[in-house]
Amino acid sequence: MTEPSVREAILTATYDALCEYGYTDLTAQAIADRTDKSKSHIFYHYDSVEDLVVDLVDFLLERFDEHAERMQSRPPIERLAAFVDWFLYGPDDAEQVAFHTALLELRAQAPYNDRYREQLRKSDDHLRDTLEEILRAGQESGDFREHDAAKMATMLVAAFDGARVRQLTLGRDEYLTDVRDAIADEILEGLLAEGVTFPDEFRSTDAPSRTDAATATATDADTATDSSCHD
Amino acid sequence: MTEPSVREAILTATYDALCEYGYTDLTAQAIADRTDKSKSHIFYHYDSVEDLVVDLVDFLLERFDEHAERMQSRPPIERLAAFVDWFLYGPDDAEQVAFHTALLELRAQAPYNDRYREQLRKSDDHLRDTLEEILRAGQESGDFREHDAAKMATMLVAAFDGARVRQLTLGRDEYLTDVRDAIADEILEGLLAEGVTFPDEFRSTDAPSRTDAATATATDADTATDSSCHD
DNA sequence: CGGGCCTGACTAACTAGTCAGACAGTGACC
DNA sequence: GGTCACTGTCTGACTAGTTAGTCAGGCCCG
Repeated sequence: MTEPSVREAILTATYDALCEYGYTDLTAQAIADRTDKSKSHIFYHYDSVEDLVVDLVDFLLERFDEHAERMQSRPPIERLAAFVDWFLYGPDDAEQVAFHTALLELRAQAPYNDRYREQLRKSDDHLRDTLEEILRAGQESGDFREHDAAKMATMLVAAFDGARVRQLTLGRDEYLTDVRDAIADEILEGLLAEGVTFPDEFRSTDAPSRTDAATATATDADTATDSSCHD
Repeated sequence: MTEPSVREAILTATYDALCEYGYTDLTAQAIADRTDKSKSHIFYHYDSVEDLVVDLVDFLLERFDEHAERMQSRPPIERLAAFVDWFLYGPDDAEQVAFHTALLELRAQAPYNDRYREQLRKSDDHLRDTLEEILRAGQESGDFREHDAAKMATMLVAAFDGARVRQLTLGRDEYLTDVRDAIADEILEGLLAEGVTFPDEFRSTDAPSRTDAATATATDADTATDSSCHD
């Protein structure tokens, strides 16, 4: 893997094929077809499709890092809102949906595959730590009341993740807004210090068509996420 | 499918094979091997493996129904505790873990498979509705303070589901107890009416080895769940 | 003897990974 | 400048392994 552009070409093709066919139906041929090279070319650079997928996760993680750093200077409330928006992206974002659908298949293989599990842990720790850090920053700035940031982060990530998994597997888009609202009412409301409020556009009921609010709040949040492969 | 015992034999074998190999590596041969009949026998009774899996979900759902009805007479607090225990079963229960690992693979296919999705919706609605009903019962009995039971049920199920998915895919058993505790502290605590408390053994920190508390509280909860196939 | 239940042997499709060799660039030597 | 050898990149054709589903026929029971 001398040329980084070769790696990028293959990984981009892998990402695209993954979005189109899903993980289960991902074939070396399908990846090659989205490249101007042959199937053998892939096996020249990677020993196996598994290797390729493992490297893809790293590749996507690098992008997420870049993004996370860019957000770090914003105020905690805004960061929290952006985090929620990013995590509970709307069902309109077809690419995100397709990618996370495939990602769920990959996650479902993790119990059987040490290397996948390791990669997902890396990516997951990152996410959870980012949220915890936002919560801590909010406590320091006085925007959030005192609470156990570690516990809260764990529970919120679980709830977000659960909502996403349920939306994908059950095909019920309501889950996203329902969970978002329930979390806003039952948890985040109690999290804010006296006199502090979320930006108006946060709650989904205030912005019935998720599209508007999402593009407003999450545009630059989305561009550098773990799932955007195209610049 | 005249004989119900034939159906049961095949479905039990399917369940066992699913636990052992996972959904992805589930083969008609593996199912047949756990039967005293041949592979062809399966295709005599079912048109495809997909049909078989769809029927398995129905089969497991029937069992869950029986169980849910048996619990209905208990007090709401106890039912809620049992529900949480059942949902966040400990990592010691190897069969549960194996089954839910395979189930996750199945869920991951649901976005691509209408029939699986439909089955999972049935099973999921059941679960969410059961929880909502517990919450409503608790409000009526005065054990829980007033709240939006529908929203709360949606969010709790998402959080539970998220915790379970994360435990399975990341192999981090801490997630279960962490989320359980976080939910106990941050949500359920605020849910209880004045002077009402959970049974002592509820919190995982009070019962460090989950096994004891789990077998105590959840024994009969577990026997008839969607995942126990052996009587 | 007829029909439902069941089987072994088979096929058809699919795909990860291999391999022998083509090809292009590069440097070195005449 | 020409040519030869070498090396790294890339390819088409192939293999080997897997498995869902089929089918002709065997067996047993009424």
